[in-house]
Amino acid sequence: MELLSGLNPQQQQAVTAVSGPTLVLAGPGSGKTRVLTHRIAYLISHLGIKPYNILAVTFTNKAAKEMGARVDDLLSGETRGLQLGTFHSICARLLRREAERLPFDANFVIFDDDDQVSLVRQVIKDLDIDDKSYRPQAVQGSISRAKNELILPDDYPIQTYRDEVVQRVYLRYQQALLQNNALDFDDLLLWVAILLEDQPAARDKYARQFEHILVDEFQDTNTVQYRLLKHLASFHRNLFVVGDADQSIYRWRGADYRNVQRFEEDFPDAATILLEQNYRSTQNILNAAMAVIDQNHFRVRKELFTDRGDGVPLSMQEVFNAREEGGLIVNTIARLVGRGEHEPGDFAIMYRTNAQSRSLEEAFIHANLPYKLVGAQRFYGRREIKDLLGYLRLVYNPNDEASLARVINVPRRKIGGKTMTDLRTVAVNAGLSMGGVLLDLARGEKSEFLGTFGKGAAASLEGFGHLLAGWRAHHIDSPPLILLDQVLADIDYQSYLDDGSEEATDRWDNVQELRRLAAEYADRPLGEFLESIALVSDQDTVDQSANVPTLLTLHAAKGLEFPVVFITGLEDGTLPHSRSFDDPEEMEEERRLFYVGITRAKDRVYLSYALNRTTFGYSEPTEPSRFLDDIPENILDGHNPLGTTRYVERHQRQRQDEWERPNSPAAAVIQPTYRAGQNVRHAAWGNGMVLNTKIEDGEEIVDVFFEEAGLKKLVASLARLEVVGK
DNA sequence: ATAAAGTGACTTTTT
DNA sequence: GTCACTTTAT
Repeated sequence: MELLSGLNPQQQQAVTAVSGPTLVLAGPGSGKTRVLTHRIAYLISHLGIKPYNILAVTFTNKAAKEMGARVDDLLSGETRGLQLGTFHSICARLLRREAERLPFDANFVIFDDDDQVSLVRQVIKDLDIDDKSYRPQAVQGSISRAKNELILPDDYPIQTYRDEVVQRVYLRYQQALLQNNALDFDDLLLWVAILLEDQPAARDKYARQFEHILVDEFQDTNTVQYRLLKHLASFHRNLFVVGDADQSIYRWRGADYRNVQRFEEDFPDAATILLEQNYRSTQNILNAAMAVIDQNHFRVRKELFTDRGDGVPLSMQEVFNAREEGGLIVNTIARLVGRGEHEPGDFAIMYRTNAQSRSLEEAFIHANLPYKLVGAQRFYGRREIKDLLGYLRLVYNPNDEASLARVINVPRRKIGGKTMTDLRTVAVNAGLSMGGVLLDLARGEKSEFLGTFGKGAAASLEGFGHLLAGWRAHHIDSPPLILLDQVLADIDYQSYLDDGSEEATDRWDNVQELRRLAAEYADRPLGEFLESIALVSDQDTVDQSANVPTLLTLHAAKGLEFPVVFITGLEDGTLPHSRSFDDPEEMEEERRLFYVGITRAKDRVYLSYALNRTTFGYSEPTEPSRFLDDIPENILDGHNPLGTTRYVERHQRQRQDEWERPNSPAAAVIQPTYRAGQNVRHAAWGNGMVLNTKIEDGEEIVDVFFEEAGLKKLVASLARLEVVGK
């Protein structure tokens, strides 16, 4: 059978597993995505299951998209109707379809993190609770945790006075969400679970529809997701889950790898298939990874093996601080690329906390090397993007008060705190949302609300109401880009942004990027555009097409692979993070995080720790990560952190420029290939003239003055300069 | 109503 | 050392 060729016996067994519950325990790099895609193709082509009756769930849109493309490939496009997506997107779609059975409208908006915290803050204020003792962020966290555990406000367990306060906020918060016709991330799952639990007709409908359910990254499901799956699989019982408890890294988000055990208990007849053969890494990398993860208790030991050979040992390097760490990594990349051993796109630089990305970025910028940073909130968190999305959301759903509050006075419209308080009061008294009042004010003289405000305020509010009413009247069904452009024009956003600074240009560039995204939704409704933006994950921004190094958190690295991986900041307090020190469970999760990082690598792993790390703006001495002790010395090159004279070294050692085995042969001496006065051409910067060239750290550094871009310092081996004319 | 200046939390990870 | 929110001065 063609579908099965190229699969090992265990993979074949998983692909063709007969109906009934199946648990696939898949080690890193063991081809689980292959198993999932081939199984879907197998179900459709060999068992005649209709795509519409198959549900496949992933955790990121990117994974869903890739899976869809691969199944499409296998079946030459016969996949129409296949239900494939993330938990959140599938639930959002289902809720819009079933809105009639639920206490909100089909055009609900999805509140992001900021919106959620703002709303909690508002509720805390309304309830006259002290926001110093009850910080909105912390309370929101408690509410979110409850929701992930399927605990509703009435069932919120009360042991302390704080619990009682949280319960009150939770109750009011849920009411406020409904008034805004909004759901938060957790609600998307929660409401589906409630629907399936409380309404047998709905449960029956979906349970019958989904003859086969496949779940990726099962170890990262939380209580709600697990319950949901059980309901959806309650009729056919064909639940096929793939996961690896060792790669569970979302405990803090409510994920519980014990769902794997729960699955075995709930489905005692489940078939279990083990995938251990690794097709990604060298044996040295796998051995290091196993040495690290074997220190965790209460786990099923797996023996990872490959036929790729041992490969090279892992490298470890001590550096003075983050700056040196960045420089070292950049130099190492330049060297490996210069030697022709790797391409720029082969490299990934991973870190525990987002804050670490800055010094690494600076190293790349300093060396004039391009790089790619993974992280959606980098873009969607920008003020200008949030502003504009706020406008679109408000047009889509005028009851969304988070968006309204964000945009009503941006740009300045003389609507300040006082006017907002009044507007709120008027809205509450009239039983309307603030947006509803504004839309009524747009009727001008006919509006009964006009007289309730002072003259100035009334004019300002009426003006904004007109804008909003106009957008809704003319563009609610227009392609998102048309609406966006109309908004941009009506509020003259460009001149609002333009304060002459360099940052302003940046911001306007971001607006253009948003326009480009909107353009992709030309033939889809506004709601879909907004929803897809609300549900993008950081991982979705991973772009393999640009041939440049990738910077990303260890969390974002899950599911990816790179030929060369740098794992930075291996210090106690950073990895493992200090927050995990007093909780053994969290410490084990830190270890899994390190394990995930190591197993992303195909060929090489570089580990580094800094003797000093700046947090809060203060540089403090650190200790090497305890995890480093677990990697056997015979597969680890470089400085051994145990029992060394590092305190002396801290003061005496020379700056380290290069990441090399201490005893490796010196790099070949290279000669300059350019000379001053030459005319050259660069792919991005156009024509220029070489001013100077020199050898530094075994790399040729060329100073070029470009006609358009001015003076640039370039690493010759990476810049690919073309000599032109004479 | 707004701009300027001050305060305090924040850094773990993100659908 | 940064962001977001609050207070103060205009």
